[in-house]
Amino acid sequence: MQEVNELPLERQKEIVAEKWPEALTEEKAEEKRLLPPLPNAEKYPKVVTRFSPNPDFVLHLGSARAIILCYDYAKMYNGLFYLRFEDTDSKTKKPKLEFYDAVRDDLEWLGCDWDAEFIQSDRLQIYYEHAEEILRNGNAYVCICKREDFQEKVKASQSCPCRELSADENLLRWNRMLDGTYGEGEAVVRIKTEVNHSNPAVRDWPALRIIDTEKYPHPRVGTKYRVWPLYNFSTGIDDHLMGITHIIRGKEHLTNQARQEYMYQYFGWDYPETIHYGRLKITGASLSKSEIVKGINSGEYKHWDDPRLATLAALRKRGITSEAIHSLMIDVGPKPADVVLSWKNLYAHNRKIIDPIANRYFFVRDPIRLIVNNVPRVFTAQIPLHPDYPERGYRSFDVKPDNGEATFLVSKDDLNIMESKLVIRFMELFNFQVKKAEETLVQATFLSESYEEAKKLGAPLIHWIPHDRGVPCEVTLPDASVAKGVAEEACRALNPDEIIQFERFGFVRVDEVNEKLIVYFAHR
RNA sequence: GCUCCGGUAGUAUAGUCCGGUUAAGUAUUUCGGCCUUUCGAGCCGAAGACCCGGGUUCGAAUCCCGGCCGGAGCACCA
Repeated sequence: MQEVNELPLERQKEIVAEKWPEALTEEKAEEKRLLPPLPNAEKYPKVVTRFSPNPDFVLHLGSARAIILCYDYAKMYNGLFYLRFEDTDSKTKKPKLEFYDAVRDDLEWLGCDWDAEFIQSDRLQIYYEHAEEILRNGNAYVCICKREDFQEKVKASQSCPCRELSADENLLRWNRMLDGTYGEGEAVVRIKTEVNHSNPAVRDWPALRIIDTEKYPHPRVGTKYRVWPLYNFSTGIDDHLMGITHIIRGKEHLTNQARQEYMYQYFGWDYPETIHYGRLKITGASLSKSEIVKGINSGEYKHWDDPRLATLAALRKRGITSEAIHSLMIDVGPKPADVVLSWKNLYAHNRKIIDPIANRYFFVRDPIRLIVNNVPRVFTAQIPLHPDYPERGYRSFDVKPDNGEATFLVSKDDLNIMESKLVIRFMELFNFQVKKAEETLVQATFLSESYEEAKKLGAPLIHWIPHDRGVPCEVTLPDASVAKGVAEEACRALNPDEIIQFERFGFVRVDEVNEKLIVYFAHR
């Protein structure tokens, strides 16, 4: 070994090439990106993951990361994926009935079907039983200290008087929590840890507290319970009871693992495997629930599907497919480093998916009239719905000149082309020569029909529609502004949710088809 | 302030655990070219990165130490 290592690298390579040539043959299996293997997956008979949202708002791109990671890993190992609503705070993060279904809808849209569903507000008895057990065993206590007093003690690595209470006294206090002797904020169950744990945030963490449910009724169970578990208690118990083998969540939960491990030790349980992925951001859009809600309340955003937001509802409305989100998330993976996504990345994934399916149509934004004279005859243009799939059929346009004069609508965006280029071709129609280009009207003369000639002349190709046909169309852009114009007649046959491409404009999702066509812009 | 976690091209990611077949691979972006009756798609090509400084080693993106930068937690929220 020593001997070999002292040889120059070149010589080492030569020797390997002589003796074991197969070691040098490159294998190039160019496959799709896969998730890295799950830690210790083989340790468990069946991998079980869970997505556990608080139903207090709709899901967004950040939630999609948790969902897709959990779902895909479960599928990858032939395991189970659960949905668990964590609705244990009817006061500061109050769940709303409408969001339970909204979350389910989002999950279905993402194509992540869950094998079982749990709702924590149905499981209070379970938490109570475990609370009693842990109190009985002396591993927790009911603390009635003032919050500030407790925090001071903890900061100084000191224990509070309640910590020294006997199990019986704690059980007595526990019953007073349940029966209403203690009011909201007057008592809390704490799990014992080292009072001098290196991370002060871990020390004697709170497990259950009282909520005045007369004042803050729970949307599902109303005033039935007044003692409610905190995150680490309910989640910790559920993860074990439900047999979750792999917890995949954001790294903001890292210290929660340290906290929960105390409880697991007291109950004699093994803590599941964990993956804590980093923060996910996307440029220019907040993924913070509270900020989004604030924006909606202030009227900055009309609704949680405002195109400026990265909620799943907003992305869906814009024609971003769940497949695109899926492959983006696989691309990003589960690593702990923070990521700042760019919209262009999302668009690239989406474009790959929708380009083959989106049929093509003409949309003239900010239309201006263009009159061509000397048009020799009637023209009928047949333009394929998709250039790569002519078998899908055609849209046809009839151009009937009146006294040699035909009138079209073209986009104001193309005015600069008119001004600088004399010869222009209408796609799939004919070539003409611009005579006069003004803000409201362009005058032109028919030149020729052949595409070859347009090519030879280097004439730009622009899209068009006959002035007396078409459907008024509004395109909501990603910045929530609205582009107005006219879409070609064939668009009347479109259906909501179809994703199409307006040629030379971009991909859009059809939202409404009435007297007006309402669409949302996805990306170019 | 205390406690953690992280830093590979514009963006995302592979390689990092077990240092050497990789003078860092892939996707996207940008730019060129080809093709094309869309400024789309496709094809070809180019540009572009191991945070910094020490150390260990024949050899470090990979191991160790320090620094810098970024992020998270420090709620009777989840």
